[in-house]
Amino acid sequence: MHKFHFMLYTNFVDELRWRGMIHDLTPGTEEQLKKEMTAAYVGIDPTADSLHIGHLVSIMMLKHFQIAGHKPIALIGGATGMIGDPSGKSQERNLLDEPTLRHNQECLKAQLSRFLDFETDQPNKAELVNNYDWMKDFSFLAFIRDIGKHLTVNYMMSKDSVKKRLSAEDGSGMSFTEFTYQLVQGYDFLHLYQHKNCKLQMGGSDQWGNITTGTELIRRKLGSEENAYALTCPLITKADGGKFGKTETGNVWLDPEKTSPYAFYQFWLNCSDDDAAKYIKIFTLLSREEIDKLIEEHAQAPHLRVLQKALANDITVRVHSQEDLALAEEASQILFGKGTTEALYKLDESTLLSVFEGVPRASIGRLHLTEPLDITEFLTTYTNIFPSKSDARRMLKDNGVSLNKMKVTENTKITASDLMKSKYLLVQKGKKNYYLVVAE
RNA sequence: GGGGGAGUACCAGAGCGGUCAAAUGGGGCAGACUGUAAAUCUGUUGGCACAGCCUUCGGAGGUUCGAAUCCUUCCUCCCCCA
Repeated sequence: MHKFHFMLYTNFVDELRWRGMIHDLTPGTEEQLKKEMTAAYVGIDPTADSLHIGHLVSIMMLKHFQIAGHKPIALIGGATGMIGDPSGKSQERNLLDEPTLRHNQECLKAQLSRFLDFETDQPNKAELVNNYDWMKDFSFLAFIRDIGKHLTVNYMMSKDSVKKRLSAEDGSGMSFTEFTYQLVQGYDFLHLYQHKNCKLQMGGSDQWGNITTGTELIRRKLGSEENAYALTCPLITKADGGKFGKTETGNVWLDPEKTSPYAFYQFWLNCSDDDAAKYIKIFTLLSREEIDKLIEEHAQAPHLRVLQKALANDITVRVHSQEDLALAEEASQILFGKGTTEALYKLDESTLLSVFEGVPRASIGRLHLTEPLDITEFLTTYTNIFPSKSDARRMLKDNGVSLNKMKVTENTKITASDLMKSKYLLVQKGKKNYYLVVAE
């Protein structure tokens, strides 16, 4: 169902470079990739049964890697995920039981298949591995003897992630477990190097220290003529300094059950101009020429937001489907377009339902509408659209609530005649938050 | 082991007997302007039966007409000396 092309880029690294996806790489990486088909891996924490868009950069790196004719490996960190990476802030990790781990692994693989080709009979077929498989039976004694022996504590302490924790103001310190993390991850690299001839590890820039522990371990254990490489991409940021990939409601997931295709589409559509120009290079496969052209078009008529649309379309189709995109676009058109109350009333029921598929639902007993119902009560007690009445009143006063695309005030009463198709009510909280209330 | 300091709303951080639902900044949300950008300006940011009332200033007690502010005790953190 997907078509993959295996034309070798003249240079994988150059491709990533113009896309702004390279933060750092070890010397010799480019030469290695030019020399022969190479295998590379990135690690993914199996903490949930879905990827979120924070994972997307690494996945796109693997995607470009496979397109360039190399072999991508996605490593599920079943073992490392239990330890907790001290790079960046880390909370306690939960130990996943094996059934959950396997379940998550399967779900992740299904999502990864939309990007990577696991089925081809080409030699650069993508692979999925789980470090739990080789770590679970590795005894502590064997590990410290065979692996721990090759790196000095001095070396491990020189890593930024460790130094930062040791000198932390709050004095929280660092457990031995966390300290060991880099060694365990380093061993993954060694293992893949030996068993899969995997010579490169890629990841976010925060992984540099962990990755080079791996390359160092390979050299120390296997000999100085053995060479493994590291390549990292910059941390994805937003122009306003906020954290990428988060919305008010949390992570943006690839799983349509967790983040509807509509919400997913909206996330990308809402990127600022600066971000859209950056993201389109990272998250789509559009060529340099196509992107340059879009950027120029966008500059000509910024209000049309061709960049955001191209970005949102491309990713929504890849992650979901052409049909999901069409519905998301239609819903967006109705909710944000010129169309107003009339357009809304004209929709037939099935269109209305499918269009608002991804819009949060609330329901209310039909009986409550036989008498005119106070708007504040309606927004809180009956539908939970607002967490408190004060909050609802506040926003009503601020002119921030609409019903079926019409502004309402604090004194508005709701009656059965406000229902579209005698059944639905479209509530708008602020500019971008919609709720479809169904009378039952 | 000895000595000192601190714990305040989402975060940072004032307040140190009443005028404190608690300054200020950041963040969040909303409004205006726009392009469902950015920047800017404005409003708002504990709850409710909302010109009033209730619950909040690490926990538990106490003093007082009245406590975030004073006392006792417990917990947690930080700093200095050994």
